[in-house]
Amino acid sequence: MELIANVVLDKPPALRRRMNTVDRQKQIIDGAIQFFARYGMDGQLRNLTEELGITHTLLYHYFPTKDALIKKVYQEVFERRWKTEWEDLLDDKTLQPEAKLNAFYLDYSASVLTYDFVRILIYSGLSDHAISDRFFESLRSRLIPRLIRETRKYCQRNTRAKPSNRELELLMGLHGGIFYIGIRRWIYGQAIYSPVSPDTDEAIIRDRIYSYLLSAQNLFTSSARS
Amino acid sequence: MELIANVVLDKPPALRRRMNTVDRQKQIIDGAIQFFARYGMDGQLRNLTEELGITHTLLYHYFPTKDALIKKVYQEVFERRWKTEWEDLLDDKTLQPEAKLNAFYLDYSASVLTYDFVRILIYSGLSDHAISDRFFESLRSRLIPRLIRETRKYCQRNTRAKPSNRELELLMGLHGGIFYIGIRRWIYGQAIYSPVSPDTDEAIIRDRIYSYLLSAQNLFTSSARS
DNA sequence: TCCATTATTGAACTTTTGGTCAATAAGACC
DNA sequence: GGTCTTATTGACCAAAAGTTCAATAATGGA
Repeated sequence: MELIANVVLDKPPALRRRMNTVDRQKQIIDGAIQFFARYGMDGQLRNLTEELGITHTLLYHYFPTKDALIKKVYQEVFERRWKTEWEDLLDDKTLQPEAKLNAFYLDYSASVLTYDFVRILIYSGLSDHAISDRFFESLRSRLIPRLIRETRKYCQRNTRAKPSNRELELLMGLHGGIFYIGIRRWIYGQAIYSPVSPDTDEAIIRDRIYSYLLSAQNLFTSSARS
Repeated sequence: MELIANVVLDKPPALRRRMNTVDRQKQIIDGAIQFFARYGMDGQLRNLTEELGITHTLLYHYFPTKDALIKKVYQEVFERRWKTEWEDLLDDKTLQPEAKLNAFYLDYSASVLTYDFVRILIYSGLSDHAISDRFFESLRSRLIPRLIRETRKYCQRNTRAKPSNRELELLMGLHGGIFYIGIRRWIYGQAIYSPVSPDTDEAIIRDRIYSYLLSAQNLFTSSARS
C-alpha cells in the first residue's frame, strides 16, 4: 500500500533500509535528544522510532537498553553544549570585565538556553541528577571562580580570598536570572519581553550584567552598605 | 507474617481499615502531592498507595481516574500556595518600596520555594502547563504591575505608562534570580551559599532586591545610561 | 553476478500499569 | 447483639511498553 502510493505519487521511495551504521546511530541519537527533551525520559521508544521512521526493535541493534540510550543522550547533550572555550574567554587579558561578562553570557546563553538543553537538564535534575550534577560541577569549578575574579576586578578589589557566600549568591542571582530566561521560554512556554527587535536576548543580558556589576560595586567596595 | 510481627513486637496494629471519607481523601491528596512532586505525574499509583498503606484499588473509590487525582493535586497545590494577601501587602500605603518588596518576596519565597510547589510547577510546565499557565497568569496580572509600580516609586518616577519591556525584563531578572534558589535547591539538589546562620534565604533575597532597585534607579531615572 | 555480512523487521514474551468488580468486613446505629 | 452502610480488598483485565529473537533482505566486496 505504502509502496504503491510512493510509486504513484512519484515520491522518493522510503529508502529506510540499510543506512550505514554510524549515520544511523547519529540519526537515532539526534532524534532521541529532541524526543527526550520533549517528552522526558519516560517517553516511549515506539514513539521515538516512529518519528525516526524505523521499527523500535532496530533501536536494540544500536543500544542494548533504553537506559544505555538515555545515558548516551546525556553525554552527547553535555558535550555538545558545554564549551571549553568559555574558560579561555574569561581568561582573556585584553577584555575589560564588563565586556568580558557580556561576551561570555551571550555565548553561554546561545549554547545553554536552548530547547533541548534546558529541558533535558531539568528532566535530569528532577530524576537522577545525571546531567545536572555534572553541569553544576563544571560551573562551580570552572566558571564561577573566573566570574568572581572578573567581578572583583570590576570593583577594583585586589583580593584572592575565597569568595564569600554573599559574593557567590549575588553572582547566582545574575546567573539564575539569565537561566530563568530559558525556563520561561522552554518550560513555561512564556514569551520574553524583548526590548529590541529583531528578537534577541542580548539587550536583556547586558542590562542584567550591568545591574549585577553595579550592585557588586556598591556592596563590596570600601564604603559598602552593610 | 506481618501481622505476627506486629503482635510479637508489640507494635500498634496496622489500623488501616475504615477511615472516614473526608480524612482518607485528605490523606490521599496530601500523599499524592508529595508523591507526584517527587516522581512526576508518571509516578505509579501502586507506589503511591503503598506509601499510604492502602491498596491501589481504594484510590478508585475516591477518584474516578488517575487524571482526576492529578487535577485535584494541581488545584490543591495552587490554592494552598498562592496567597491573595500578597496583593494587599503590595498595596499597603504605610510601607516604603524597598521594605515592601522585601516583605513580599520573603513571604512569597516561603510559600513558593518549597519542594512540592517548585517541582510540581516545573513538572507541569514540562508537560501540560496546567499549573504553570495559571501561576504565570496570576503573576502577570496581579503581582507584576504592583512590583513595577513600587519600583517606579522607589526611582521617584511618577508615571502610569505601560511598563516597557526593559523594565519588565529587569524585574524578571530579579524574579528569576529568586526562583532560581528554589530550582537549585529542589531540582538540582544543590546547596545554597547562605551568608548567615542559622540558614535562611532572607539575606540573599534582601541583597537581590537591593541590587535590583539600585540598578532600576540607575537605568530608569533622568540621567540614565542608554 | 554471486555471496557473505548485517541492518532491519515482525512476531512474540514479560512486566508494568491504569482500571473494573464482586466479595468482605469495619463501624455506626438501633 | 443484629443489621445496614460503605470503606476496603483481592482477583482479574487490557493496554502499554521494554526486550528478545529468528527470519529477511539490502549492500559491499569478490
